[in-house]
Amino acid sequence: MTNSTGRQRAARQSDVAALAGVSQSAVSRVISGDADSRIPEETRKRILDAIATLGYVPNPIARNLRGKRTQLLGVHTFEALFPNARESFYFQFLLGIEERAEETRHDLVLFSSTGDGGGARKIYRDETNRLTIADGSVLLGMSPDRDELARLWHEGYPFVHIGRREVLGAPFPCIIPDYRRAAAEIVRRLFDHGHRSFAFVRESIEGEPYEDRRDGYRSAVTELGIRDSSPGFLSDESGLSDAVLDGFADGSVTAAVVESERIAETLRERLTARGLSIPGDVSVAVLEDTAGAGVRWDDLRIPRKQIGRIAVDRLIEMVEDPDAPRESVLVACEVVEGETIASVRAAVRSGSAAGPDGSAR
Amino acid sequence: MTNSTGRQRAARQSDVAALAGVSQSAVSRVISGDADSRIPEETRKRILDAIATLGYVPNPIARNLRGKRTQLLGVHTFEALFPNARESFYFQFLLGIEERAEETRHDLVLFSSTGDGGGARKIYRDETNRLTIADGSVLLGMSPDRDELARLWHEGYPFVHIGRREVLGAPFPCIIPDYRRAAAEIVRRLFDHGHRSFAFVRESIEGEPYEDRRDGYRSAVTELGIRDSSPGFLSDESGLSDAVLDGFADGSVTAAVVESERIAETLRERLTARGLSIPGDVSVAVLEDTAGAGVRWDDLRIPRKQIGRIAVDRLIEMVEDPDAPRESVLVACEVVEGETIASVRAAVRSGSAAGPDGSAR
DNA sequence: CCTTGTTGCTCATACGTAGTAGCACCGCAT
DNA sequence: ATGCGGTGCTACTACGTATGAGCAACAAGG
Repeated sequence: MTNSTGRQRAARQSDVAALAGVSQSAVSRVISGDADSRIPEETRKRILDAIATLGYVPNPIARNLRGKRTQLLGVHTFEALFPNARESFYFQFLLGIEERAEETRHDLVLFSSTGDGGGARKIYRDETNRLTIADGSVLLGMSPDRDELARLWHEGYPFVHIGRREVLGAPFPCIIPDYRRAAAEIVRRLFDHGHRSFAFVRESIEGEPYEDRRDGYRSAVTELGIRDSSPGFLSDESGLSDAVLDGFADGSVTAAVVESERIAETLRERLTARGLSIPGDVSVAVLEDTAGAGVRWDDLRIPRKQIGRIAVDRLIEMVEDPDAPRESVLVACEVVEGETIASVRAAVRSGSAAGPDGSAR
Repeated sequence: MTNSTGRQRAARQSDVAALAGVSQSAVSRVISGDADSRIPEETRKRILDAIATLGYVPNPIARNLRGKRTQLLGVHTFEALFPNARESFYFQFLLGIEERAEETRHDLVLFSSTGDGGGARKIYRDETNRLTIADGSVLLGMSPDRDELARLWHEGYPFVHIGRREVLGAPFPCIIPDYRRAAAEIVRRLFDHGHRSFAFVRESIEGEPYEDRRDGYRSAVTELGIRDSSPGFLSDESGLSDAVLDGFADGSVTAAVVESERIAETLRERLTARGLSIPGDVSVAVLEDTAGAGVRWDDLRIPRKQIGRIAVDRLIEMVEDPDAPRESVLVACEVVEGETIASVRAAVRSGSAAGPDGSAR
């Protein structure tokens, strides 16, 4: 009964049954509140008493084995939470996921066992897929191995992916920050400030989220008839070439749309080195949510918490109805005003460059 | 085979067995690598082939039911992660826990299902203890209901508690930041700066962590023969009475040891209102790790990540050996130098108060 | 008295795995 | 021929639960 000598067997339904003088099935029926199993109030009471005196607690594992749901939702991050540079990157998603999980009476499983101790995590390890513990899972982060995703989908396991990720033949649903629209909106904002000649400064990384940003930028630029002078746009380099900087210096390019805070910082340094200022000479917008420690960039906000919540909701739908449609969800990113976009006229006024106004060639 | 119409039954050992032309037991033996079960290489190979073609993955749930460990470690926070004022409070612990879990090949279960949607979480809900899913659990946070802890311990469930928590008749192990020693060390530091008359400003909250701080302070003060002039020390008020402030103003008290950053900030405002400065007139040390946004307080660092790691290690020990000793662990807190402690002489020199030097009555 | 229906349960089985016990067979020594 | 030990498996059961099928008892209706 006590803890004195380690752990003793927990009470099970058959123990309860014995004490109450009924069969195990009767106990099960009372517990799972089976409506159409006529157990009279008196017996029912006896069973509940027995449960109380034995301190019986149902075993969720056994329950699940019998085909019921575990009420566990998995969270698989392809990298460990901890070594991530921006501490809050995963955490913000996790908060939303946790919040919604609590509301829907689910517990979360953080899959960490498949890590190599250093960071990278796999779904399949030793031919074992631990995700099956959970009724379904939210996948998160940069998955290096798309075959794993394909396989998981192929097995019919319910999962959603945070962030767009396309895998041929595995049309799993993704919860996607709408970078396309946000990028377009930012271009529009710059346009409204009079800018007509842009440079796009890209990261060296590839991947769907970046494609979306680039797509959004490209189509907005085209639609507005804007002159884009990105030399590195289609190349693999990080794009901060001298040619681009020359464009800023001679005033032929007045606005920069950059993919990351990191690059934005680099850009700022290089501009400063040439005696140019932001937004005095060049307006800059960043296509990710910046940490905001130094410069207050004009940027966008990825609604991580909300995305986490949506992911849980979509996942639960999939778990409950395996035949439900599995469409991806786009989530709007708010474009946030900072201090790095100014109108072209102001730029010309306060600028030290000798260039013509924004519409010049 | 495909995902086209929802989920189909996953392959199990009996399927593999049928395909390989052996019995289910044989498959189990090959999988669990049972050494003393003579399965010749040829059969073994056939089974492995069948596993590969069927894409069989072992079911951890069933495995557990059979008495094996789940390799799941629970994390139970008595409040939700998210609404906590200091976002990183739980998160830092979680990082350590995750780190160590990954290294020891465990997955984590975040118990959120027992919440009321608003924050407070219970261990037992509807007479069900979900913790049993995990092999053992790390408990974390302010547990309002000690009976739950007693019951959990009574059932023999393996768990550790982060932070000291004493429950009569349930001597479970705790991982404890050594506030006693840190508090004593801070008193010593002030002593070394020439301070001889102290005030202790306490929080209105009760609980073991605060008792430890008060104990440490009290014993250090006694041991060093220091004059303590805390009027509110034993009272329930937050202790920032006018009497204390008078003591600072007339120079009869030169140092304050306060329990929280919140109170430290209040103290600073009140001192400023009386024309006193920190550390010019009063030296202040804080007995928790401050956020560091404004003032750089002399304070202490709670090694949260390390505590998380230790918790996991202790827990695993308990899981593996139910009869192992269950002692608590003290973890040293580093005392960190800030900008709010100065030596008494300097205080007198730059101070505007008319009081005598620190040893005066 | 026989049918029909209802109440209050119990029986048996399945879920997927691990492990204990043991069976059939073979080779070899006695 | 008989015993013995080893090889290569299989049979069976337990883990704790949920559930379809069904059975005994009784009541009501004919």
